[in-house]
Amino acid sequence: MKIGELAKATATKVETVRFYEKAGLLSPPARTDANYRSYGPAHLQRLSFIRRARDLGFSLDAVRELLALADERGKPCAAVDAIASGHLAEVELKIADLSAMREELRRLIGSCRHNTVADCKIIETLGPRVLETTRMSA
Amino acid sequence: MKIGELAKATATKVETVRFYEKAGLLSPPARTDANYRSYGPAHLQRLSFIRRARDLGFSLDAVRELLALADERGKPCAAVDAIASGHLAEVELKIADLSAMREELRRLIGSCRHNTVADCKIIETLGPRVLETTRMSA
DNA sequence: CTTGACCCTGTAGTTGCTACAGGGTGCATA
DNA sequence: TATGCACCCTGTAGCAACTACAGGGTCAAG
Repeated sequence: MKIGELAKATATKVETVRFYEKAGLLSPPARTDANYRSYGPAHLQRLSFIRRARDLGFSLDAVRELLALADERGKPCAAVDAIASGHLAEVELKIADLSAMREELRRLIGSCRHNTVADCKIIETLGPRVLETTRMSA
Repeated sequence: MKIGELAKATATKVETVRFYEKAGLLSPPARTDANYRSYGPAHLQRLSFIRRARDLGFSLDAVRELLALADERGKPCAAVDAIASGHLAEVELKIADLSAMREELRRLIGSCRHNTVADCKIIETLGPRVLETTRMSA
């Protein structure tokens, strides 16, 4: 199959497929006489693996490792588990950070009395103690 | 104050301060004879505003708008509210996305029976239907 | 035989910094 | 006085993970 077909089959942009190849995630396929990339089912499988992992938020580095591990069929999968668990921890951390932001933003927005900027609690909270000594000098 | 002092006072790196200047967030300060940047309290105020907004996850574009609005003291703060609410919506969306990822990852990791890669549910789930026709050629 | 959809390479843009390289300045100390 | 060190300057390149051209080539249909 040609790159456009592969891309469509995996909901990926053509440029992204080429990018994955250059990044070493997808092996360079055979070429036609016209120098077109020619993919087989293995590539489709590989690319859909990559996309799923990406959808789950794994970094390209992590995907590279997962792909390498996936090829070592006989080995124990502890390393796979470690990568996934590490990623889960990162995701949980990010959720915690974002949740804190969310609460702070809600507080901020809730305090807005819809008057002028001069007494807007949002602006006030962002730029707290206004030192009266100076205005922004140019 | 010199750039290093300003940076320390706002827990910012010196390079980041210069970056904000180039990005139009922080107005270029006066210079000393030696061409060193010389900041006043207004800059300190401005930079701490920027840092707080960034900590809350506002994009640089949003910060630019907030800064512009903060200077229009007499105007209604509806626009401020709109930016903050829009950002809150984005944060909530991101949390939802990450929560979905988290659940999927937990499911994945929970299904791992700690055997070999060959029957690892994590790998299996990532690369689902293995088409037996081909192995990754090259 | 030309139009349009596809393919190719290579490079530059995005966001928000961070990290040099290759220089100058200012102050304390030996 | 020299000299070392911390700080400052500019400008550019790098990170992730793509995305979007520019400037070409190929192929099948009408």
